[in-house]
Parts: sequence; structure tokens; C-alpha cells
Amino acid sequence: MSTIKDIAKEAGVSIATVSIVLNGKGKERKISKETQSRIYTIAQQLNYVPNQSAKKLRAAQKDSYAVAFYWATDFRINYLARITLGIQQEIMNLKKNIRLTVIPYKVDHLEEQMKSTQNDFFNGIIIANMSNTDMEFLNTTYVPPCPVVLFNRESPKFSSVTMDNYKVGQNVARHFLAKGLFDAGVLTHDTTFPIMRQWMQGFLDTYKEEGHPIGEDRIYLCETSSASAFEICKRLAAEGTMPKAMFCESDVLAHGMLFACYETGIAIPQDVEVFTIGINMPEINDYTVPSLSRIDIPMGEIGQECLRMTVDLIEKKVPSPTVLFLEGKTIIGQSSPLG
Amino acid sequence: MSTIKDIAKEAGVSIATVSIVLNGKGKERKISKETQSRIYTIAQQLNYVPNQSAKKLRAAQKDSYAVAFYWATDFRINYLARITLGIQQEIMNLKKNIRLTVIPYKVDHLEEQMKSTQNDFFNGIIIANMSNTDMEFLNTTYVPPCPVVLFNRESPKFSSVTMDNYKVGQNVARHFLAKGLFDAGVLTHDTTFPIMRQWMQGFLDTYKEEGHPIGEDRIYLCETSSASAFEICKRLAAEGTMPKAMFCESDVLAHGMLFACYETGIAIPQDVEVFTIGINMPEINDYTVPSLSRIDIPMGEIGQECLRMTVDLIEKKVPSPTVLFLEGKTIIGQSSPLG
DNA sequence: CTGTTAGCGCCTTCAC
DNA sequence: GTGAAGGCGCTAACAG
Repeated sequence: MSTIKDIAKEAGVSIATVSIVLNGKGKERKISKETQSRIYTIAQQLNYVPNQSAKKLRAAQKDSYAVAFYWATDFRINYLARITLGIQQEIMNLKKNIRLTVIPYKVDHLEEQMKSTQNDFFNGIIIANMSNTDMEFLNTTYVPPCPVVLFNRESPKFSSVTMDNYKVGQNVARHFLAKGLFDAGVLTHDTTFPIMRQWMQGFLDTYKEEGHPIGEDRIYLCETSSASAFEICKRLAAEGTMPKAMFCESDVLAHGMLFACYETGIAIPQDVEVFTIGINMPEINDYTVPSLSRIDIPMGEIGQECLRMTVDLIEKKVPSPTVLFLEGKTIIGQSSPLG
Repeated sequence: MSTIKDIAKEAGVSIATVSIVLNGKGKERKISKETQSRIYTIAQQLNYVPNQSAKKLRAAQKDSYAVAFYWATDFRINYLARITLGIQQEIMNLKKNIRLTVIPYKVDHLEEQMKSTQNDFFNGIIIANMSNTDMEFLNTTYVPPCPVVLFNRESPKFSSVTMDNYKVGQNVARHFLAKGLFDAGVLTHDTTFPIMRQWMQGFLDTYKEEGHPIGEDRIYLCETSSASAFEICKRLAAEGTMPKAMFCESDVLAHGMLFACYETGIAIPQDVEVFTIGINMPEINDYTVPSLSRIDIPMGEIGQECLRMTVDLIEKKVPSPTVLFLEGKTIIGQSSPLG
């Protein structure tokens, strides 16, 4: 990488002259036309790219933080947009100069990504969507260079903004149980996302406590796609083993299920009721056929709180680790009306 | 903002000592426990936050670019996730140290956002989702401090990655016309997004050229929500004025339309065929009821090319402005099968 | 154990 | 019209 020094040497002028010209102040400072064009040409030849760190240092930014936002690149990219939006809104609110750098990582490979990223140049880090493997890495080997806040995860070591995920599962179970739907199933992802297992635990425990334990065979593991849920539900329809109530652990799966029921002539909610966790935009689930009953994860809000907490940690206004719990929003649609 | 100098003065040690301690190398360099804890305490008291620009400058990053990505915060946040993903993938491919900063802006208010953001600290800027107002600002008053690439827009002044949007509309029209669906309508957003008007123009012109002009009354303006499309389509159903074919200019609207047809007993595709532009994740439209025929905008790909072009412009490997055209992907679902 | 010094790349002030 | 010098905040090499 060449610098203005290189250009100055090549052009036979001083560094100051180069700086003036490249910042478009040549005319104002009455630098000769020739000198200017010579400098521009050489800058181009040497492939000059200004060093923004140096510029910034010189400009002495006040209250300027660099925050990294790690996000998984799988099927959940949709909802990450809303997290980012929440984070950005909070940045506006705070009226500070905060640069949010988005860093993608592959689920189960957070470690590699973190090693290749130079985290020492951030003031704070927010991490979303970690798998158990990723949590394991964070909780054991990782040494943070700055405050770290986890999105919807819990850890003994790091701050986080999360939900009472066990209670989410409990609430879904109670909704079904209140309607006498004892033959229930769970449609879930086959990967190990901690929160999904917490939801399921709350759901299963509640059914068991109420005297209607759900068998292992009623837990259906899908790939993380509508297509996979579609296949499984088509099979259930063909076998005639569809339960009376299905708890879908994400709307991605619920979409596949709705489509399977549509194709096989199973009526929702008459034949089977569907309750899901909303991770997509609320609107999408309001206009599915039929519309989905669900508990929406407050993505934007969690993002917002993550950013606020990160700043508070940077400024040492809260102790580390701090944990904040938020509530999910229950929305009753057509797929499972109130009892 | 305090610096290590302030801490050094306060603690009565040199700035080097402070630097060593705060970087966790106290033990290794055998700084006394007391000195260390004194430094930590004072750092906390003075609310010290390291200046990352200075750190970075010192570390002399090579091939390190800062790229800003402006995105609109409206209903399109969903698809912006995929753009970001494409951009990030390209960053990985390039094997350069590129920091992507996401900067949200309100549609029609790009100007204000750009003024409040210090763009002079970026090496390149990518802008998505501009309205006519935003384009106007860019094309007239805006003076870019670095290369600018537009996402799916055209401009005489700036580089861009875009689609042949007129042709997209033509293709939809031809699909309907080949099936003899002459009574067609357009369901579109009431805002002025340039590409939507281009789609519509291609669509309307083709119908007219083929001798089946579409009347003004067949153009339905919605708010940018499924809810709004739902209301309009419910009205059409009630009046019995639903056309035989509907071109939805975004799947957000198509979702509202599908739901309205479901509720009012209008059969798709028997009573009305639906063709849409896919902006959401492809999967969502594969599992609507019925699944949607559509042309998907290659969001990720456009993002990817935007980043590549930005880097090429920074490194002056391509002239400015450069324009690149990409193709949309046609997917035939149940809502409008092949003729 | 701690301090001094030099310099990362850039811009601004002042001097000629 | 142009150049020399100083300094933004930080770290590493070297010196005690």
C-alpha cells in the first residue's frame, strides 16, 4: 500500500502538497494545475488508497466506538436483519458515533472466524445464533479483548440479552392443554441450538406434569428448511399419524407443514392445530394460509438491548456479566385459536 | 475521552507502562501488582476507552478497506440480509481485510443520513433501495469522497449493479399473454421505487403492443404491506372485479393477495393467476399456499458484484462509472403454471 | 520493574 | 505555490 509520502517522493513535491491536492483543496490553495494533475496521475499509478485509520486518528473522533456484530449465515439470516435494525435504532438513540461492523460466521465455526478477525480493534462484540459448539468455545478457551454480549443465549462468563426460553415452551403447552389437545407433537430442527432445546423442554415437561407425557416418537427432527418439514408432514399425513396439535419450533418449519397439509387435504385447525415460534417478519406469518398462532421472538428489541448493554459495558456503567430477560409476544392466528 | 496519557499522568507512571498493563502484558513484563491495579482503577475512573483508529494505525493494516453499506429500513429489511450475505461472501473470496459498516437510512432521507455520517472515513460506499428522491439528491448535489456503487439502480454519475428491469416486466407479460390471459392487473406499491415503475412499464407496454392494453383502473396501488394488498384484493373479490391474471410487484403484496383469495374462496390459479417478483427468501414463496410463480431478484449475487465493483473502483481497476447487468431467476410455482 | 524514543499515515499551521 | 514541523493515540524496541 502506498502512502502520500510515496506520492510526494515520486512527484517531487512535499507531503503537504499531496495531501492538499488529494483532498480537493488544490484550487483553493492555488496549487498549479500541472502539479495537481501530476499528483493525481501518480496516485493512480501507485494505486493509492487513503488509510482511514490515520485520517480518523488525526480527526480525533469523540465518543466513537467500533462494535462487531457476529451473525450466523444460515437460514436465520432473515431475522438477523431485524436484529441489526434494532441495534441501529439504539445507535441513533444513543447519539454516539458507533460503527457497527457485521461479521458473518458459519454455525459451529465461530472459533475460526474469531481467530481470523482482528477483534482487538473493536470496543465491543455482540454475538448471535451460537450453537452449543460455539458456546463451548466461548465459555472455555476464548479470551475477550473487550466486552462481549450474547444474543438470546446464557453464559456464566458473558453478558447477554435473552428470553425465558423454558417458559416459552411451557406457554405453548398450556395453550394446547387448555383446549384438551393431549396428542401433541414437536417439529424441530435437528441441530443443537440451545434455545430450541429449552423451548422443547418446557413444552415436554408441562405435558408430563399434566399427566400427558409425549413419547419420543412424537418428536420430529427436520433439517433447517421448510422443504424438510414438508416431507415429514407429508409422511405423517400418508400414515395417518398426524397428531392433534403440533408445536413447530420455528415458522420456517411451520410453513412446510402448512403446505403439506394443504397438499394432503388435512384441515388446520380442525384436524391438527399448529403453534409456532415466530422468527420471520411478523407479517409473513399473519398472511400464511391459515395464519399462524405463535410466540414471536422480539428480535429488534433484543438487538437494541444488546447494543445498549455493550455500550454500558464499554463505559463500565454495568458490571460484567449482566443478564437481561425479555418477553416474547404471543399472537393468536387461525392455526390454533383460543380455546 | 481520556487517553493512556491521562492515565499515565494520574497514575504517576509512563504511558508505555499503561499500554503494557492495559494490553494484559503486565505479568509477562513483570509490572508490579500494585502498579497494575492502580492503572486499572484509574482507567475505570477516567472511563478509558481505547482509540481503535490509533491501534489500527499503529498495527499498519495492509489491504484494509472500510466500506459503508447504506440500506433502507423499511419492509425490505428482509432481503437486505441476503445482500449483506452476498457482500460478505465476496469479502471472503477476495481475501482482503474489508470492514463492512452497515448504515441504515429512511427512504427519501438518504441525504440527511449521509450528512450526519462521516463518509470521508470510508474507502467505498454501496447504496441500496433508493427512492427517486434519494436518486435525485445523489445525481445532483452529492459529492462523493470515494467510489460509490448503487444496488439495482441506474445513474449517469455512479457505478451500479442492476438488472434489466424493463425486461423483467416484459417477461411477466409474455408469460400471461402466452396463456391467453388478456384481462390482467398490476398490484404495486404506491411509493416511487424506480425499479417497480420499470417493471410495470415493461409489463404494460408489452400488453399494449400485443393489442391488449391495460386500463388505469387495473393498476392497484397498495401501501408496502401484505395487509394493504389483502384489503384491496378482498374488495376486488367482493365487487367481482378480480382480473384473470395479477402481476404483483413484490411477494409481500402477493402474500396479502393469496390470503384474501383464501378467505373469499377465489381459487388460484383457476379463477386468477398470480405472478410476482420475489424479494423474500425463495423458500418462503415455495411454501405459500399455493406456491408462487415469480422472478426472483438475485439479491446475494447483486450484493456480491457490488462489493467486487467497489473494490475494483477503489483500486482503480475499472473506470468510473461502470454498470453491470444481472439476470433474474424465473421460478414457476402453482399460482401460475406454464401454459 | 519502568521509562524513553520513534514512528504508524495523515492534516494543519506557519513560514518562506 | 510549496515545504517543514508537529501531533493525533498507541505500541514496540531498547535502555536503564
